[in-house]
Amino acid sequence: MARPKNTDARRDEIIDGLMQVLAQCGYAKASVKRIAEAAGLAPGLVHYHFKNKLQILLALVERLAETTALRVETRVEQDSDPFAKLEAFLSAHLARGDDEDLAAVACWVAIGAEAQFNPEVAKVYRAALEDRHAHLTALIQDVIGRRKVATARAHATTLLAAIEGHYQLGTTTSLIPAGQAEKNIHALMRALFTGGAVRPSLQTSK
Amino acid sequence: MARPKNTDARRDEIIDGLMQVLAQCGYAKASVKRIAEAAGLAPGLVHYHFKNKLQILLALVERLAETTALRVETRVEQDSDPFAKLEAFLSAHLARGDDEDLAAVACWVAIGAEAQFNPEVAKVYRAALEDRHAHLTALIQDVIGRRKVATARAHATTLLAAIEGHYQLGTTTSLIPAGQAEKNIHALMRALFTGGAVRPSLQTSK
Amino acid sequence: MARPKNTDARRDEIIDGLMQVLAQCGYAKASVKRIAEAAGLAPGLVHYHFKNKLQILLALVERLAETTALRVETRVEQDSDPFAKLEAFLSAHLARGDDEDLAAVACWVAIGAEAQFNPEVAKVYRAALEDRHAHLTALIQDVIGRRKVATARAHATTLLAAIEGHYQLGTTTSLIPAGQAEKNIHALMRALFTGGAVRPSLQTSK
Amino acid sequence: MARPKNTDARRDEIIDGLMQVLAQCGYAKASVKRIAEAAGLAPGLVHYHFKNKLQILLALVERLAETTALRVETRVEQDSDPFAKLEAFLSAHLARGDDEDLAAVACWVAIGAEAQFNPEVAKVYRAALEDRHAHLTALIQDVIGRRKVATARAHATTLLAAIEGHYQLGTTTSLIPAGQAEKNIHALMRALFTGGAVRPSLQTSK
DNA sequence: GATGAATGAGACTTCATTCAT
DNA sequence: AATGAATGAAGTCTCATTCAT
Repeated sequence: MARPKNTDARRDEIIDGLMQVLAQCGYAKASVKRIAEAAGLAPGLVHYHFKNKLQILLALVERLAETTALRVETRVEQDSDPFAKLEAFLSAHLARGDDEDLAAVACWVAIGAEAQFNPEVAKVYRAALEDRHAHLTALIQDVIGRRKVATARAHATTLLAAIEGHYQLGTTTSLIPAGQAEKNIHALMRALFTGGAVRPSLQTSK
Repeated sequence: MARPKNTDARRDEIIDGLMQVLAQCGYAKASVKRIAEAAGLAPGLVHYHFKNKLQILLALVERLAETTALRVETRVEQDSDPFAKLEAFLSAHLARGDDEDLAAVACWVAIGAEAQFNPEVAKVYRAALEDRHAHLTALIQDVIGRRKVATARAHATTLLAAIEGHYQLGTTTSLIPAGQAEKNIHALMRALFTGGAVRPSLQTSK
Repeated sequence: MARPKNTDARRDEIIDGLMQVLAQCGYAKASVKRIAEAAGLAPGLVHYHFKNKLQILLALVERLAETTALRVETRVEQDSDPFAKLEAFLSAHLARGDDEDLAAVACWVAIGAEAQFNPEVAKVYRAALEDRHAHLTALIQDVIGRRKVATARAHATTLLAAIEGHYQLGTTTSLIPAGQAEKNIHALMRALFTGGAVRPSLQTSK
Repeated sequence: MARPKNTDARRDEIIDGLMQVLAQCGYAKASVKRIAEAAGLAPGLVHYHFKNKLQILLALVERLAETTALRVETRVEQDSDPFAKLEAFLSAHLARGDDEDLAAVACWVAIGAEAQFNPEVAKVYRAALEDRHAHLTALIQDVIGRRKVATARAHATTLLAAIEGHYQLGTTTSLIPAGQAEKNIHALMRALFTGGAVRPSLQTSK
C-alpha cells in the first residue's frame, strides 16, 4: 500500500555524488546541481533527503571517517606484535589501492580545507582526527611503554601531521610519486621508534 | 600633468586585503568587495590593478613564497654548522611570532586547498614548494653527504610534509598547542639524522 | 471490499492542521508539508482530499465563519432585550476564552490579509463579513428602530470595523491588554446607542 | 572624477517599486524581480542598495509612518480648538485623496498582515502605531481633561482600531463606500466626546 | 587613477503538485 | 485511502566583472 522508504539508499547515492564532485572540483564548485547530476537525480530531490548542502558534507565526513576506521581496525587486528600493529595503522592510511582510495584522499584534503573556515565541518573533522590520534597514541604506547603518555601523544601528532602532509603534497605537487608516501612514513616511524639512523627507500621521481 | 604612479603601492594594499580576508574567511568567501574593504579601497579599483580575482591570489602566493624564502635565507645564513642550518630552516618555517605569522600560515593552508583544484594556483604553489624542497634537500645533503641525493630528497619530502601537516592540524584541530609544532619537527629531524631514539618535548594539552 | 470512508474526518484534520500553522506562521509559510505535519498526516494525503492548498484555506474560512455564527446565535438567543442582544453579539466576537479562540482570531486576521490579494479568499471572507454585517444591522435596528436602515448599517459597519481593528491591534501590538477589547467595544456601543457620554473601563497597561 | 552617489535616489525608487507591488499583490508575491521591474531597475541592483528584501519593507514602513505623521501634523496645526484638532487628526488618516493615498492604505494593511508573523516588521509597525496612539491620546486629553489619562488612552485605542478596521474592510469588502469611513469615524468621535446620540451620515451602498 | 553603480549569471533553498507503490 | 518520493519552477541572495563619470 504505502510506498516503501528508500531514503537511506538515496542518501548514500547523494553522498556518493558529492564524493565524486568534491574529489574533482572541490567544495566551492560542488553545486547542488552538479551533485545531483553526479548522483543521477533531480536537483530538487537532494533537498528532500538533506536539509541543506552542508549536511551532505557532514555525512560524507562521517562516512569517510568510519570507512577509514574500519579499514584500520581490520588491518591492525591482523598483527599481534605492537610494532607491526603500528605499521599496519600507518599503511592503512597510506596504501592507495584503487581510484576510490584516491578520491577518498582528495575528498579528505578538501574537507580539511573546508574545516578551516566552517565550524560545523571543523567539528566533525576534528572529532575524526582526534579519534585517530587517540588510537595511534594507544598503539604507540604499546611500543614505547604505557607510562610515556606525553611522548606517545607527541609522536602520534607528528605521524598524523606527516600523513596529512603527504596527502596534501600528494594531491597538489609532484613531490610524492606513487608508493613514496608509505615508504616515507614507515621510515619516519622506524626513526622515531627504533632509534636507528634511517635510510628510506630511494625516491627517484622529481 | 600626469599624476604620480602608485600602482605598486595599490597592488600591495590589495594583496594585503586578500591576505586578511583569506586568513579569516577562505578563498570562497573572499569576495572582491570584501578584499577592497579590507584594503580600504573602492571595489572598482581592484579590477583596475588586477585583471581578475585570481591574479591577486597568484600575487599573494608569490609574496608569501618570497617572504618565507627570505626569512629562511636570513636565518640559515646565521649558522655555519650544517646541522644548525637545517634546524634554522625548520625553525624559520614553524616558529610563529606574531599575528601576521599566524595569518600567513592560515593563508598558506587556504592556498594549498585552492591549489588542489585550480591549475594556475597549483602551478605557483608547486613552484614554491619545489624551491623549498630543493633548498631543504641541499641542506640535508650537507648533513648526510652529497652523494645521498635520493635519501636527502626523501627526507626533505618527509619534513616538508610534516611541516604542512602541522600547519593543517594547527589551524583546524586542537592537537597542536603553541610551540608544539616546532618541537615535534625538531624531534623528527633529530630522529632522522642523529639516529638516536627521540624523546620530544612533552605535549600536555589535548 | 471497500474500506470505510473517512474523508470528512480527514478533511477536518487537515483544516485543523492549517488552522494551527496559519495562526503561528501565516499563510505564506504554511507549506503543505507543515500542514500535514500539524495534522499528523502524510503530505501526499493532503492533495488527495483537497484539490490544492487554496481549497483548504477556503474550507477554513467557512468553518470559522460557521463557528462564529453559531456562537453568536447561541448567545444572542439567550437574551430577549434588544440592547442585551446587541451586547451579546459583540461579546461573542470579543470575549476570548481559551487558546483556540486566540488561534481563531490570529487565523481570521491572517485570512483578512490573504483576502486583500486573493480573489477567491476575498469572496468567502466578504460573504462571511456581510452576513455578520446584516445580522448586526438587524440587531441595531431592533434598538434604534426599523426605519433607520441607513443609520443602522453605518453603525454596524463602524462596530465591525472596530472589532476587526481590535483583532489586528491585539495580535500585533501591545496596545490592547486582555479584556480591553471587549470593554472598548461595549463603551463604543453605549456611546452610539445610549447617547450618554462614555466612560470606558480604565485601561492601565501600555 | 569619482562617480557621484545616487544611492538615496535609487533607494527611493526601489521603495516606490515595493509600494506599487505591495499595494497590488501583497508581500508574499512581491518578488525582488517584480519590485525591480516596477522600479525600472535590474534585479541585481536591488541587493546592491538593500541588504535584503526585508530592509526594503522596513524602509517603506518608516516612510509611510513619516508621511502620515507629517500630514497629520500639518492638518492638526491648522486648528486651534482641541475638538477641531481631534477631527483633523482623524480626517488626516481617513480622507483619501488620490490613488497614491489608496495605495498607501493598501500597503499599510499589507504591512499589518506581515507584522503579525515577522518580528522585525512588527517592531516598526508597533512603533508607528504607538506613536500615533500617544499623539491621539494627547489630543483626546485636551478635549476631556488632562487627568483622564486612562480614559483618553482607551478612547485612543478604540479610535485607532476603528481606523485600522475601516482600512481593512475598505480594502477587502464593499461594506465601506468612498467617504463613508470618514463619516463613520467622525460620528464615532462625536458619540464618544459630545455625549449626544449619534446619527451618522447615511450609508447607501451595500 | 579612482569611484561606485550596474549587470546577469548562478548559487542555495522552498514548495505545490504529481505519481508510483 | 495512504504513503512518501520525485519534479521543476520560482524565490532570495551573492558576486565577478564592466562601465559611466
